Amino acid sequence: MAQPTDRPRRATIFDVAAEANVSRGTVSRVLNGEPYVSDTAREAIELAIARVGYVRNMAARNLVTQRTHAIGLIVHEPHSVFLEDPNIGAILLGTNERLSLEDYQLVCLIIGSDRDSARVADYLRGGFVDGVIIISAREYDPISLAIAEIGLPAVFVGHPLSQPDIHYVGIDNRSAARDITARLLGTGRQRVGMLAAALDRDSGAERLAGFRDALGDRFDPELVVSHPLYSRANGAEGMRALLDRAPDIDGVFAASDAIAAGAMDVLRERGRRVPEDVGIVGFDDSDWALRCQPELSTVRQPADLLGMAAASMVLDLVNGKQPANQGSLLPTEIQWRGSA
Amino acid sequence: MAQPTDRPRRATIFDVAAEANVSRGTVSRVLNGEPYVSDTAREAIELAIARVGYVRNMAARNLVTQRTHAIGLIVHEPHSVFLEDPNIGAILLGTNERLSLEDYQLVCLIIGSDRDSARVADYLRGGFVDGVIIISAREYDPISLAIAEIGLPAVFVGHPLSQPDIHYVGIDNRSAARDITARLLGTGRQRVGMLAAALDRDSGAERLAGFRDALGDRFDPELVVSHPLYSRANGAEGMRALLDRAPDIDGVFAASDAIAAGAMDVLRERGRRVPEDVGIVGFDDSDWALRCQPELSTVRQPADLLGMAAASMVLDLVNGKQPANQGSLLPTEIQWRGSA
DNA sequence: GGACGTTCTGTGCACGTTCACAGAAATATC
DNA sequence: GATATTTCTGTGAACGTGCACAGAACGTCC
Repeated sequence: MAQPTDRPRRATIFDVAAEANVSRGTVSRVLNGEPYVSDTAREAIELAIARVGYVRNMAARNLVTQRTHAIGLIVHEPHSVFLEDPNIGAILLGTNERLSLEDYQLVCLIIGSDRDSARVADYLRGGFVDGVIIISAREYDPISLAIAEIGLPAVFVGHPLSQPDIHYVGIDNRSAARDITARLLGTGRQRVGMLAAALDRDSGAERLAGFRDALGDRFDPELVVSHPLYSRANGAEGMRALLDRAPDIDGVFAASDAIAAGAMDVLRERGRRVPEDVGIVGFDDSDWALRCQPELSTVRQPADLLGMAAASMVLDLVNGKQPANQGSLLPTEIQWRGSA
Repeated sequence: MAQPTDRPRRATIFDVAAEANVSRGTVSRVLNGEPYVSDTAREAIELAIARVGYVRNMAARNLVTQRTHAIGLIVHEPHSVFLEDPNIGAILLGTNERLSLEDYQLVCLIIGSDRDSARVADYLRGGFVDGVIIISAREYDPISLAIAEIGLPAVFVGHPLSQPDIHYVGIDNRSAARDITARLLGTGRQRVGMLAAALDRDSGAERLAGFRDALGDRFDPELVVSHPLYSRANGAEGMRALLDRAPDIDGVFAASDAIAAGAMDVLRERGRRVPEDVGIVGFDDSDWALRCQPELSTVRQPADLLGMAAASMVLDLVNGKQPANQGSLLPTEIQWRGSA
């Protein structure tokens, strides 16, 4: 029955000072590892701290230092993101690991509704965190606007379109898409289409651009189908459309592994063999890729490194250091498997 | 270049009071929606707030109220959990949704290492949250011990064994196991076995008990194989053992979907058709279920509802209300698909 | 022995709120 | 019109810390 009310009063810095027969100031100094405190005093204080079971009251500390040693990580649109995107977990872990090195606490905030958005904005305004990292936000999102207005140090993972002055980390979707498409073409495919998605987002638009780069003159807009979401169902639907438009299609670049999985379902259903009749490549290297039959060739994002890079950048900003550059794009890696 | 240092001094409650020609106290009252403030004063204050762009300083508020209106959600062992368990995302969203209704902020904390564990414990001690929800912790975890020591209101999702005095939410593994076994029997199976797992955990033991309940007199201990872990490999091994002991087996209840997947591998290998020769059902409704061929009949956990229930419970605790009961078990739902 | 630097310690103030209390103003009651 | 009651407002005192400053203790050097 640990109700808030019957918890005993917590020991304060005063209690420690009294126990150790010194003043608050001296206690504060050993707490913060400052010089100029005698060995005898330090020992007495450390003993006293242990004896009275003292822990710092962070609210009080934050009030005066204006720092919390916490970084917020905002996960936007979690319904589509959390349950489908396998990279997000890895980004989270990477961020956590990097912040951990500097003893910063990662606090993850979820925005699923407008109400959440407003509340999170209040939370950020409230000074609970020193900086934020934002995953999968868009530029016109209320939360992005709020962050700008608050003036909180912020780093976007996968930067939104048309905001050149924000800090970000991401991958070079365009050249990754170009590279894997080129490799697919290298297997001798003649009619190659794309199952695009989320063209209103940076990632989606760039992947399409990269596909186009690789095809050059051979690019045929008829062979591009697009959906708003990176889902298996959309992949299936898109693949049906592609087959209807171009029965002779022999190569597909899917904008995500989930889409590729849906496409492969349809190909099997229609009796096309992979990779003999149709070669297919995906994007993300999620666990879909290994569970497909045959295993999917795809682009691996260094999601954990992305998280770490974002963390490093936000730490720089928080400490007043301007990061080396505005944004950083991390290299991707092609995982070539049996599907093409 | 929004560096911390050049941000202008934030407006305080004093500024608002001066602007509106009233006192701090009155401003505080309208801020907190308290009665006994005149309409004229209220209007003047609201205007002033907007004019000076005032937002409350939460650190200061927390210092005096000893409340933060935030609830921590601790995700433990994220490497295994985040990337594999699809239920966790749903629990998170459910929790967030419920807390949102009461204007509580959910902050998610990740523990991936001992260092994280200690830092999170400090964070909790620091009073940044009013209560915690813990996912997938065990009773001897350092963080569980720390929480107990701090005396913070806490709710476990999926409660650990042998701690009768903690609050928890979970599912009724026993009756869910009974129900799905009964349904499997309903398809006319004569010789039904179980691939059990993790009998040292609450969930594992209860699933076996439910299986036994459903079989009644027909229960044959020879037809139960058990392993310590819910893994695909264990499922395969167990299925081999079952087939050796009882070649005429025609039904299997697997304690998890991963186990069922392993079992189906072996059945295919041995030339038994599913569901014609052997019917099989699983537990969890993870994404294994939909990727099996045929799709797996399984027990769906109401993960979002679990999150909501945990949130409700922790809110009760935080507000000093003793929840109706120590724990609550939520009903599950059978997803009936092609495997039985 | 006095002046001086170094190391150490104690004290007042500020951070921005909420809360309890006292008192003023307005309204109701006799 | 005096008194009781309700509604409204202002003020002082916390909450627990960090920081700047003043000063004490101690040793060093002329």
